[in-house]
Amino acid sequence: MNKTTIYDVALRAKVSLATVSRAINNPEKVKPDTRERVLKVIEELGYKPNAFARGLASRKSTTVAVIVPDMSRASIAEMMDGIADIARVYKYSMLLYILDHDDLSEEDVLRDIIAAQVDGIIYLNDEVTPEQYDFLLTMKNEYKIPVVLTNTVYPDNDEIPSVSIDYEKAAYEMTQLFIKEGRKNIFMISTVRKYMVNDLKESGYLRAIEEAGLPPKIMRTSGRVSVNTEHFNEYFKNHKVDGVIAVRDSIAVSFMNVARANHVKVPEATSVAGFQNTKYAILARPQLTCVDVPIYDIGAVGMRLLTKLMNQEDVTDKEVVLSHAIIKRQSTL
Amino acid sequence: MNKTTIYDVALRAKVSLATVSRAINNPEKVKPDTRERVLKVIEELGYKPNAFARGLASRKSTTVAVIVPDMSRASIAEMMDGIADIARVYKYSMLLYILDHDDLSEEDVLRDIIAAQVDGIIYLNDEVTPEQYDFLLTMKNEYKIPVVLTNTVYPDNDEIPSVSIDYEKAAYEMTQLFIKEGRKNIFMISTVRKYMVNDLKESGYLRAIEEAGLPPKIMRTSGRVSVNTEHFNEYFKNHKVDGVIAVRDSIAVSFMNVARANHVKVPEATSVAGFQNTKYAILARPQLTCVDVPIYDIGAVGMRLLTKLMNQEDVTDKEVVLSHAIIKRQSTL
DNA sequence: TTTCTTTTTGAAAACATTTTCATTGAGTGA
DNA sequence: TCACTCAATGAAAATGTTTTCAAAAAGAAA
Repeated sequence: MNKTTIYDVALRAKVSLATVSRAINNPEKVKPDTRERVLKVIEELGYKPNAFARGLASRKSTTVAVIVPDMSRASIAEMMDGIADIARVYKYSMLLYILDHDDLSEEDVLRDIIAAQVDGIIYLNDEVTPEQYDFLLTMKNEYKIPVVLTNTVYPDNDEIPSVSIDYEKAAYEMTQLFIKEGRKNIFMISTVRKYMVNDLKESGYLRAIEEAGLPPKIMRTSGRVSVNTEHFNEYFKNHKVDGVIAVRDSIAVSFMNVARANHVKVPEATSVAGFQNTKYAILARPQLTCVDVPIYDIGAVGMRLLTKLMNQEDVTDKEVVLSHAIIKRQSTL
Repeated sequence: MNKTTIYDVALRAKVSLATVSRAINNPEKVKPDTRERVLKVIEELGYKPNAFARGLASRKSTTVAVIVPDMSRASIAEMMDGIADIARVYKYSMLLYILDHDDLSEEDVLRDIIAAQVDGIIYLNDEVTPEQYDFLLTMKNEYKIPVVLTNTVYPDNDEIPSVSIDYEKAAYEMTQLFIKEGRKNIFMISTVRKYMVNDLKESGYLRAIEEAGLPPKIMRTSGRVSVNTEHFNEYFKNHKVDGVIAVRDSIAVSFMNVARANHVKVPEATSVAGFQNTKYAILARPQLTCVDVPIYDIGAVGMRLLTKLMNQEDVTDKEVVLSHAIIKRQSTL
């Protein structure tokens, strides 16, 4: 199809290219009735400016890069929904970059993103390595591309705005709940790999545990379900447990399965809780008590924040903290 | 940052723009040692062609549109991983379009995609409405943009290539498994909303049921977990059941939960199976028998197919069918 | 009316590439 | 050596916008 160009519109509306362009981008700079005429022709012809020409000339892309280190996490999809909904409102397109775990060729991705001339970057993850943070800082400072972090905060550095919940506090509250139940051997099951958010959960747990004068017990496991089962069986043979707070719902469910297999009753003998409030929590029996993370909102608010930054609006709040909730279900007393 | 342009490279390598361009895009058209020299300078300067200028001049974008009607489905993420991995290999970027359920303003998306000048379109879904198929046909025929469908086939029309598994056969086989177990009241739990793939699963189920001379029993439910439980309780109070094949793992797990609450033993009294082989299936107790759908591969193969189409290579197989497997676990005898 | 602003418009430059077409240079066969 | 072919290169056109700058038109003040 020979797509219509700005020339066609100009010709038909009997104005110059410049006027057509203005009618689209700076409507206030063109007399109302010419504008109307131009807009009508645009409508008639179904004209849509070529994104490349526009991007080249204006050095703006109305595109944001969404960087995802790993699609497989359940939370990512929902965050993406939040991002997409807001992006649509502000007419941004989303260019998706899925980082490669094996060889995360950051350098390459960086170049790609520069070449694509995105107007902003949104980084979806529950962890940021120092290298990745550096990478984002380069983007922000050297290339002047606004960046927003979602579902993480980078400790001791708020140069890059972030949207998240207070994971430390959430873990603290959950641990307190266990303590109030009278639990004495409360474990936190975290991941072997050090995720930033999991660090926060751990310190919230530790704070509550210390305040109560209980022994801290952190166990680290893989995220993989198949591996977990074995590991839990082995580990809890030699440990007294009456409470387990897992950093992810699926890990909590894995643990509950092992508990049942060993005839340990949940919640009578052991309380169990998770993080995120995913479908896993609802489908499990007993249903899982967990921290509800407003993951869609994190995406949406993050994207909204990014639009502000891209428009050079003042952003007072560099570290947005959304509120969480503790959802009590049958896996705790 | 003043990003380096092709001029900088040309200057430094003491050649013309044209040669630099050729060194990048048509290496065979430039003498080996000049090419090497140019490439070295490119490396030194960290030059990366501006995507807009390139797109404008070449009328190619090396970008594919990934159209997703709904991110929330677990399968989407994994398919996307498959797509991304192949896209990376062939150096394509992915522009993500998440369709809006409420007002799916197809017309708008269409224009956006045209304006973005993507080289190809990959449509991720387990259903395609006739309107959506029309839309894709317009893209293909009117705008000459190659399109690939993944995880669905459109019945009676293979104009648009697709990659999927044989859902009809999978359902047929699963139903046969139940019949061999001696089950007499085998239900298929499908969705209220008509999905193309679920239609296929239903007809596979019906074929097996009819062959065995058993009564067909299809129940339709919402996809939502919270609604399901209530619904199942109500429905199965009045129906004899000794087998349930659900169109999704999560629905199967929901059913198992209801069964347990009613002291119906799985698998002794009722066999249960699902589709997809997600984490839900593994985390459930008893673990769920299900059809394993190679969802990552579907994405990867789909993307590979798209690259072929974009390169105008001959594609003999317009309808790629990947093989599935039936994973037997503890929810069946 | 005349002059001075201000608004509205158009011509042309700029954006950074690819691609076409012409030119140069080197090799080949007579 | 001369004509001829073919590979390698460069100059310039083309891609479709936005933006700058200058000119024209319209309004306002005198």
